[in-house]
Parts: sequence; C-alpha cells; structure tokens
Amino acid sequence: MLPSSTVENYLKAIYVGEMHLADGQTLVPMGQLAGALGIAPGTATTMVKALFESGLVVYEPYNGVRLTAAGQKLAARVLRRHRLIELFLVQVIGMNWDEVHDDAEQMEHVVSDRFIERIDEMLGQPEVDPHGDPIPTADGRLPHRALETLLTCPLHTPVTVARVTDQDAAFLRFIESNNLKPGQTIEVEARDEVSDSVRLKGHNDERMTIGARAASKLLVTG
Amino acid sequence: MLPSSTVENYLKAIYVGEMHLADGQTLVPMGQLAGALGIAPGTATTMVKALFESGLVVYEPYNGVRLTAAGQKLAARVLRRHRLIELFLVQVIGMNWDEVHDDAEQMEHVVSDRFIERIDEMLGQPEVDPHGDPIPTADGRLPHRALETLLTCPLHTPVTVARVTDQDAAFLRFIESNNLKPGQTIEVEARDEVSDSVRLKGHNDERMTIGARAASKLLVTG
DNA sequence: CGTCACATTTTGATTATTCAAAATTACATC
DNA sequence: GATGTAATTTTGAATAATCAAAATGTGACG
Ligand SMILES: [Mn+2]
Ligand SMILES: [Mn+2]
Ligand SMILES: [Mn+2]
Ligand SMILES: [Mn+2]
Repeated sequence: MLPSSTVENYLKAIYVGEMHLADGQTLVPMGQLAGALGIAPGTATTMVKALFESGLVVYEPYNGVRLTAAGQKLAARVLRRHRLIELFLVQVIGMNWDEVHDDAEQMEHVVSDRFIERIDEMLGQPEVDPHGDPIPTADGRLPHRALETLLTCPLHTPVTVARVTDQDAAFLRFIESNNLKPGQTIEVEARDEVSDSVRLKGHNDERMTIGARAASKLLVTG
Repeated sequence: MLPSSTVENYLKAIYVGEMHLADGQTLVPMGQLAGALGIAPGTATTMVKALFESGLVVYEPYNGVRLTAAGQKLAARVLRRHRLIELFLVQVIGMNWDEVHDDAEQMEHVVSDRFIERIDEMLGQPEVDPHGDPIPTADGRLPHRALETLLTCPLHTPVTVARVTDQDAAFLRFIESNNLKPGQTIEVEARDEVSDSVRLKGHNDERMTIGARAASKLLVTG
C-alpha cells in the first residue's frame, strides 16, 4: 500500500522531531508529535500504533516514537519533496518565501516523481530550500551543516545568514524586510542578557536590535 | 465548508457530463457519472444525494443529476485549475502532454489561488490546455469554439487540429508521433464507410489512414 | 513511600467515502 | 397490459481519520 497523506505527514513530523531531540533522547514524545501535527493526543497514539503495525516506527508506550529504516526512507522522501517544492514555488513561480509552506504541505503528497525530478533539475539539484533548510538527497541522506545561532556566533565578525528556523509568515516577513534572509551578511555587535536582546549591524551598516528568542532562530555560518 | 477533493471531482464530472449530453437531454445519468468517476453506481447515488442536500446539484431519482448555479461555479473553478495546471506542466515543467493528466487531477484540489493566478499569468491567460480543451475563465465562463471532427470537416481542404478529445496516454502518443497535435495542419483526402477509415495528408504531405473512431476524436478548425 | 500533576492511553463516538449484493424501478417489447 | 432487462437505489458493512472526555500510568517531590 502506498502511504496516505496522513501517514506521510506523521512520518515527516517524527523525522523532524527526531532532529530536534535533546542529546541522549532517542524517542519523540507523543505529546510533541500531536502538537506538531495539530491533532489530539489520543489520535496520535492510535495512529502511531498503526504505523508500528506497518513496521514504519518503533513505539514505546509512554515513552515515544522513532522511525525504523523503512519509515525514515519514506519520511526523507516527503521532506525532500516538501523543500524542493518550496524552492520551486519561490524560484520558478515567483511566490514569496512566507507563502509557500501551505502549498508545499499539500503538493508534497500528490505530485509525481517525474515532477519532482524535473524541478530538481530545473533548480540545479539545490541543497537548501528558501528558508535554508537542507534538502534530503534522492537516496535519503540529509546533508548536515554545522551552524551557529546569533546567540552563539562570534561578536564583531561578519557572518552569513544560512537558515531561518521558523515558518511563521509574519516572522518571515519581518526577517525579509530587515534584510536578514539567508545569504545576507551581518555582524553581531552585542548581546545583552538583561534586556534579552541582540544588537546587529546589517545591510548598509544598518543597526537593529532583536529579541534573544528571534535571534535563536537565525542560523549563520562564519 | 470548503468542498473535499471528492466533491470537487463529482462536480467536475457532472459538469463535463452535461457538455456531452445529447440534444434535449438535461440530466447526466447516474451510471454515466459513476463510470466517469470509476466508482460503484450505489456510491454515486449516495454522494449525489449529499450534493443535493448541499444545494450543489438538482437530482431527479432514476433520471439523473445536473449542477445548480452554485455547483457550476465550483465545477468551472476546478476544471479551470485542471487545465491551467496541465498546460503549466507541459509549458513550464517540460512534461509530455500524455503524462500531465494524473498530476493535474490531484493538484487541482490542493494548490492555492495564488499559485493558479501566477501560472495563469506566466502562461499569458491561455484559452486552451495542451489537448486543446478550453480553459474556463476566472469568472466561470467556458469559451466555446465551433469545431468539426475529421469525420465531418470538408475534404481536400487544409484544416488545423484544434483539440484531441481522448486523454488516453497511448492515443496521445500516437497522435504526437504522427504530427497530429493541436496546431498542426492537415487535410482529409478521403473517407471510406466500408473500411471505417479516414485517409489524411499530414505534415510534409505524409499520408496516413486512421480509423473512424480515432478520427472522431480529432477536432479541427477550417 | 505517598501524592499530585502531567502525559499518555483508552473509550465511545462521528464523519466521509467506499463496496457488494439485494431490492426496486423504468422502459421497451411482445 | 404482462414481462424481462437494464439502470438505479437501498442495505449492510468496511476503512481511515478524527475528537472529547474518562481512565490510567509515570516521575518528581516532599
Ligand atoms: Mn503535508
Ligand atoms: Mn522550508
Ligand atoms: Mn481531481
Ligand atoms: Mn486536458
């Protein structure tokens, strides 16, 4: 049986959930999964048990869930599709990076492999999507880059924005209007614990101050 | 409630069914609808009753079904999306005209209005899809061209292929390999009742003979 | 070790969509 | 007008996905 859109969404959420696990943790808690998918906890339990029966996940009651090799393969495929489609919508269709997520969320389940191959080719086998999120390769490998956040990168040193880890449209528009999109070069001038903020020097030496919360969502390379 | 993919498919099938109705007929028979959708007759009955409750169709038990104004509006929207997407897949993605139907069948239900607007613009507000099928306008009107088939058009007179009314991939590939795609100019040299065939002069004066059945699926303009 | 808060699972139910097969209806034909 | 065939509807059932609310388990803390 080919997996339903629902199953694909669960697998993708578990896949992404696994990446955000704290060191040592190996299982995605059911509550976190339910939250990510916007469904009731009981629904997640029921579904995860079905995924377990299908051999797509390891499920430890009361502890959480993790993908099997088979589940990982499917999940990587869906995530690859999602991110390629997002980039395609920006690059080819001309949509804005804050409005592509919902379309990709649906299209990832329905377009043909042919379609995916063609846009991958058109885009030149890209490695990251419009938000800087890495695109899994066709064979299911997820390229990893070591990045720092604006909370941890060196001060007074030019860094390049590489990734924005928040899909919220309003946040993305804020980033865009302040020239903080991936690819742009900035410098952290100061961090202040007390005011919970970070001061930046951005495009055209423009200064700006953003909250630590927001700063932690901007990943950069040295 | 926004209509489900299933509802959209039913409405679209009824819409298309209405166009193929013989003169005088005003209702699409349930059996024909079920056939078009590839579902059991009883399923169609159940669903059509639900569509009737929603005010999207007129339903006359044992006679058939017809769209209301509300149903027509939704159906035209879906058909517009389908055909724009097909053209987009051919023109922009570079897919072949025999492989775009299935992708369009799914995408029509999920892409945003924004996406549709953008591809409509990219394609220059096209009037027909890759098969020559007319694209409903944004306000739900379906432009009608008076076309003849290769069975009825004048003999020994250059005509231009305008539309191919059969989505079957093998048939489409046959048409393509014989240079009979929409836009190409041909001439009917003879029709023969007995052999049930039509002789054509096509590209580079190449002669070919096709069956009457196939000939009836090629629509042309004078 | 007992208790409480919180996470998780279970229960009971609903909605949407579908099918196979039985029952019914319509219509043409004798 | 009776009858038979074909179309249509009804019936009974299944699957997938979901929720709210009740029940239960887990782990922390005093
Ligand atoms: Mn999705
Ligand atoms: Mn992204
Ligand atoms: Mn469809
Ligand atoms: Mn078409």
